[in-house]
Amino acid sequence: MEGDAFSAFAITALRLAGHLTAAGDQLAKPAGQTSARWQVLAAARRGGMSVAQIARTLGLARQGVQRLADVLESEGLIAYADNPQHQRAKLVRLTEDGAARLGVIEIAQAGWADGLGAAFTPAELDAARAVMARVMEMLEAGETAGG
Amino acid sequence: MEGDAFSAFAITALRLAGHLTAAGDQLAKPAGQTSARWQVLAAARRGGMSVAQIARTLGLARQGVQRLADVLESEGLIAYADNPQHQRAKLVRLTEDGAARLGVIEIAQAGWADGLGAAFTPAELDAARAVMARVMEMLEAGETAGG
DNA sequence: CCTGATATGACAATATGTTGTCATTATGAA
DNA sequence: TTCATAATGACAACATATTGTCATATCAGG
Repeated sequence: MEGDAFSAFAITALRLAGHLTAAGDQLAKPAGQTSARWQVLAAARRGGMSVAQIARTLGLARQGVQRLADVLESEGLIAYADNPQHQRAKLVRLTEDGAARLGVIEIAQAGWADGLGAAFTPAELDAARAVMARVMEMLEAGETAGG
Repeated sequence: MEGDAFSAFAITALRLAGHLTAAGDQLAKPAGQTSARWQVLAAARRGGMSVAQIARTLGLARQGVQRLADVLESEGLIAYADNPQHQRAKLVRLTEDGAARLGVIEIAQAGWADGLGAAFTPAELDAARAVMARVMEMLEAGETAGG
């Protein structure tokens, strides 16, 4: 059964994601952040996006990102800027404080990724990533279609 | 930089997991369940495990599994059985109702996995899974150590 | 200018999962 | 047996994320 190999693949992927999220939380912790906030800060640095646009980019529900963004705004790490294109949909901008926090996280992340990546060949990682990406494409196609 | 390949791998893995969880929720939905409940039901079928042991098997916090198990017990899908080895740590057992629900889910899951798995060779899936498992082992080692 | 469809933010309810704390129960060493 | 330690379940607080609903704002077509 191909299904058995695929099921094992899926179970491993889910468990791996749990560990990766935990690792991301540890990387973001010294900056007083979490994986989820880190994602929003990184999106804010790109700039020119509203909360709803960021949510679509991250593949998350609009409301969840809105909550995170409101917290980050109250802490001064991001700011809402008027959007000449849309009165309600303010643009999310990274503040200087936010950029400093994000920098701390990304320095730690780079060292972490280098350390773990050294145990693999780029070909191994890329091949695995390609399989994951193909699965993801198939799942996305199924989601928009029949479910 | 190996780190770049690894970072791309990690980001893809996290996004894939989101899609897999969503797919699991869809598979479990006809049985009135979710991915998380399905996991606990499957563990209950193995039998002979307490809530804390199930939590360790799934890599989740004891308290979260306890909450799910209490809900499933109140719905009659699992039952707590006395544990001769431990007065407080009751053993989790799947009821007939629970087995029926789990069966519905697993029939759907088998078809789903066969359909998606058909697009890949077992060698591709196993190679990708092996890389994910190696990453997971390294992360687990790092968590228990200085992580 | 209207009108309907869509996008957006606000709010609420719920699900999942974590961390922390506490009392009780096992376990193992002295 | 006694005592320190670990394991367990109960409870609370919080973080993350989803779905649903609503009012308002924007946009595309007539």
